[in-house]
Amino acid sequence: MASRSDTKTRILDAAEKLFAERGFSETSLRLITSKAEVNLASVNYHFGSKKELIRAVLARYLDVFMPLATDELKQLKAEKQHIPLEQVFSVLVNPLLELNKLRPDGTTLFLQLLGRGYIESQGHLRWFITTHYGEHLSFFVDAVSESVPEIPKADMFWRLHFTLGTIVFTMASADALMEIAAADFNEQNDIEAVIRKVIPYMAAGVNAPQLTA
Amino acid sequence: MASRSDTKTRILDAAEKLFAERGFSETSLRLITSKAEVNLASVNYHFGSKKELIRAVLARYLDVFMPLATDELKQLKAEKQHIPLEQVFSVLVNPLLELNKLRPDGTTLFLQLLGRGYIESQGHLRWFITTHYGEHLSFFVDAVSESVPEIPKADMFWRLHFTLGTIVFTMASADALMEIAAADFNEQNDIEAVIRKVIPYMAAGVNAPQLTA
DNA sequence: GTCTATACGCGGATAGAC
DNA sequence: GTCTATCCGCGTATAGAC
Repeated sequence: MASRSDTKTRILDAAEKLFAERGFSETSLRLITSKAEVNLASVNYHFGSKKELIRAVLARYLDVFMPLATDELKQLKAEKQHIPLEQVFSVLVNPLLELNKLRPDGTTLFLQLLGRGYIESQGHLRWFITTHYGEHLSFFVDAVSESVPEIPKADMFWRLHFTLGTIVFTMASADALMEIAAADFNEQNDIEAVIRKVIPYMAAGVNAPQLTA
Repeated sequence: MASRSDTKTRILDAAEKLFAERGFSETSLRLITSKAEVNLASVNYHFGSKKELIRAVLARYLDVFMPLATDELKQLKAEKQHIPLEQVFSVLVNPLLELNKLRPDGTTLFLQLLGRGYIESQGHLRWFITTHYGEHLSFFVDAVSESVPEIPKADMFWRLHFTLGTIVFTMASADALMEIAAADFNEQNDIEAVIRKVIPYMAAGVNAPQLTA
């Protein structure tokens, strides 16, 4: 365990790169272990299954991101009584960009992995995130509710899930969308630019006028 | 080809039901063919591959839905010069509900299949839909642009893709969301209710105020 | 033309030796 | 902890029966 980093980390590093490039189902454990130069069976020894490996890859980011986001939000709450909705969403930008210090291109990697993971793995990732980071999520959801208190709880439930869909899908296809925008509109975007485009959309959606039908 | 419906239709019917229930990757051809009581190899004979079977399942709905939606939109355009954005989205409701006449629970099945398909199959379904139904899509996109002409084309590109994410993710998880809403808020929703909830969200998002950063 | 039996290669997972 | 050998289910391809 000296000259080369330990097996577990080697697997995580190789898996994260391949998952982000090719997606989860298109990335076999045989490919991961050959790139990481470890034995195939070591994945099952260290992680138990491919699904748990996926969760572990995401957890390395979530463990950094979630506390950062909560701290930033707490600080803002201490400063002002009422936070405009769009600003609640904007709180997430700095913690996301901090992930670039964790690993090169960390922000993009994390958001792609999160988007693809949420989308490809019907259920198990949703469960993992809500059980392991539930307090952070509740804190954020509460802040959103407080910023637009006139929206009923049930409506807020739906609109926050619409928002989840927006962000997850956008991040999963961010690469393709940036390519199209470059080709068709001569726009050069990075992941931060995309985040800043989607925030006003989500804020307007959550705060949409009520139906009276 | 007399006493029981033909093999091709038996496969499509069984596949559509299983795909909607369990998703595409979780549904094996062996399961489909055993439920349909046909031979495994007949899928390859009639459809060529699993991907093409998925496309064929969706095509049965799209071939009905797309012309209906275009007709409805053309009729509305003939009636009034300027159509409010939310009304452009609402045009899709009746064509969607018409699918219930095609098959029992057709609307729900179609939207679940579309959502899951767009999400699970990175690319091939997107390509299939844009090449086979491109004119219908362009007609709809143009109507959206005309209803909010002040939004630049590039911004509209991003916002329509955000909208795609919203609708696709919502429909793919509609069952789970309706269950949660029933348990937590004592709300009884069907798929039409969900559609009518998401339309104001999307309309507000597309029409969100511009950033001036 | 339509259907069937069968086989190939690849996927994730695991038992057991070291 | 690590490695080999092996298992079973998957999508796919094909030879040949009807």
